[in-house]
Amino acid sequence: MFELDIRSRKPIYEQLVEKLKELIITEVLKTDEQLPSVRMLAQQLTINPNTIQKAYRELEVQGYIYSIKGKGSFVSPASDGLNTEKLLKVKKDIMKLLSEAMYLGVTADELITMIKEINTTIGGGIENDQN
Amino acid sequence: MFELDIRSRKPIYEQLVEKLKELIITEVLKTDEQLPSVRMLAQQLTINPNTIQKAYRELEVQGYIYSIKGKGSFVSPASDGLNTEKLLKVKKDIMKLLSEAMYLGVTADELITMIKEINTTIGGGIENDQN
Amino acid sequence: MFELDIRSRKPIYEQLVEKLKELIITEVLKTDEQLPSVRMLAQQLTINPNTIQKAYRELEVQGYIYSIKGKGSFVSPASDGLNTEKLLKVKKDIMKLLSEAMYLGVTADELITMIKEINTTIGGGIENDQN
Amino acid sequence: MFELDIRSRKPIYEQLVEKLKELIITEVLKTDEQLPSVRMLAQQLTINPNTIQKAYRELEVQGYIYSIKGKGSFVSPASDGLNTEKLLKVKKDIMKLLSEAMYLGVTADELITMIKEINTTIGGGIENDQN
DNA sequence: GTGGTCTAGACCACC
DNA sequence: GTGGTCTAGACCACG
Repeated sequence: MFELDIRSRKPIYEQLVEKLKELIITEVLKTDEQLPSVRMLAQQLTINPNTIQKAYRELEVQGYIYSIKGKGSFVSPASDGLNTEKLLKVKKDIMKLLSEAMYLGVTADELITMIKEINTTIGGGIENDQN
Repeated sequence: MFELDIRSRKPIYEQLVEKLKELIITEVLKTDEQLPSVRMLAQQLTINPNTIQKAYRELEVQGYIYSIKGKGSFVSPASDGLNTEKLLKVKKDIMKLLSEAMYLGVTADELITMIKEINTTIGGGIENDQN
Repeated sequence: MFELDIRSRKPIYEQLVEKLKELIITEVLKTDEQLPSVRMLAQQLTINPNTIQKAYRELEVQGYIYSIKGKGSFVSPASDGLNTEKLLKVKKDIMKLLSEAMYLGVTADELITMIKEINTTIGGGIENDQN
Repeated sequence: MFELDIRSRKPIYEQLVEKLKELIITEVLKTDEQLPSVRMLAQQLTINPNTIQKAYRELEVQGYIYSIKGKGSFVSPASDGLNTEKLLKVKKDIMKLLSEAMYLGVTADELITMIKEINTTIGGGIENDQN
C-alpha cells in the first residue's frame, strides 16, 4: 500500500506525510475515516512507531487529520480551517514549478489539460469563500 | 544580487541552486554565459566557498550549467537533452501541488489564469518562498 | 446544551470541566443548584459515564461543586474559602498570557478594554476555544 | 536556570517551551541571540536531547525561534510573522481566565495594575499593524 | 559541533 | 487498545 524508499534522502516521515496527504486529497481516505493506528502501521511497514507518529503529528499540524488520545487518528474535513497562509505558500510553489516546467518545454496547453484532469479526479471544485 | 535567507530551514546551497535556476530560467543568465567564480561569489555573499561549490555541482548534475576545468562554469543551452526524465519529475511534482491547491480550495480557473500569466511574463521576475 | 468537540486534542473530561466551570462562573448554574446526574448527562451526551464522573470529581477538587452521596452534585457558593491558592495560580496564568499577548502586539489599552467588558457582562456568555 | 518538574503531569518539553517563551518575551533572550545547543542543554538539565529538540521544534513552529542545521538555534525577531490566528487564541484564553479571576474575587483594578506592570517589564508597546 | 532523523523499548493518559 | 511522552544511543547533513 505504501511504498517507502528507505534509502531516499527524504526523511521517512516526510514520505509518509506526502503519501497520506495524497490519499486524503484524492479522497481515498474520507472525512472522519480512521487512519491505521500508529502501532499497526509501524508493524506493517516495519518502521519505528515513533516515525509514524511524527508523520501523524505533522499531518495534524497541517490540518489534514486529528488525533484523539485513546481512540485513534482521523481525517479532518476539507477546508476545515485557516488555510489562508498555506494557500499562499502553495501558490508560490506552483508558480515556481510551472516556470521550471515551461522552461523545460511544457506548453501551457499541456498544463491546462493536467488541471482539468485533476479537477475530475477530485470530484469538482470545493466551495470555499474565506480567501 | 542574491538575497539568501540565513534563517530559512532550507540549506543555503539549496537556496543558491534555486536562485541560480531562476536566473537561468528567466534568461537573466543566458546560454553559455559565465557564472561568477566560486571564490568571488563566496566573498560577495560572505559564505563558505564549499557551499557555493556544492550548489554549482548540483546545478551541473541537474543539467543547468556545465563546468570547464580551469575556465569556470557556464549556462547550458535549454532543452539540452536529458530533460526527459526531469520533465517527468517536474510534471509529477506539479500534479501533486495542483491537487493540493485544489483541495485547499483553489479553483481550476484561478490556476489557468496563473499559467497564462507565466506564459506571458516568462522572462520576468519570479518570487521565491523561504521553505 | 453542551457542545463537546470530539476532535479536540483536549480530553473530553477537561472540556466538560471547562464548560461547567463557565456555567457556574456566569451563574447560569447558581449556588446550591443541582447538577444533572452522571447517568443522565452521559446519556444525553452519548459519552461514557466514567468520563462524566471524572469531570465532576475534578470540579469538586477545584472547589466549584460539592457532592452528597446518594443525592447528587451541587454548585458550591462562590469565594468558598480555598480560593487563596487558586487565586495565586490564576493570577500567575494571567500574567503569563498577558505577557504573551503584549509580545504579540496587543496594546495595554486593548487589554483594559477587555477587562472592562467582562466587568459589565459578567453573567453573559463566554466563548471557548477548542484547544 | 531552568527548574523543571520531572514529576509534573505537564510534559517536560512543554515546560521547556514555556520557560523559553518567557525568557524570549521578557527579552532575557534577545533577537538573534543563540540558544544553548540541544546537547548542551540536555546535559545541563540531565534530560534526553530528543526532548530538548522537541521543545525547540515546537518553539520554531510557534515562531519564537529559528534553527539552522549545523549552526544552532536562535531567537526570532518579535512580531515576525503571521500571528493573527495566534492572537485570536490568546485573546480567547485571556477572556476565559479573566472571567475566572473575577469570579474568584479579583477586581478590575487589580487586573489593570497587573497590565501596567507588565507593560513596564517588557519595555512598552510593540508596534504592530497587521491585525 | 550543530540540528535532524531514526530505532528500540518503556511507561502514562484516555476511553 | 489508542495516541503521547521519554530515554538511550546511533547515524546523517550542514557549514
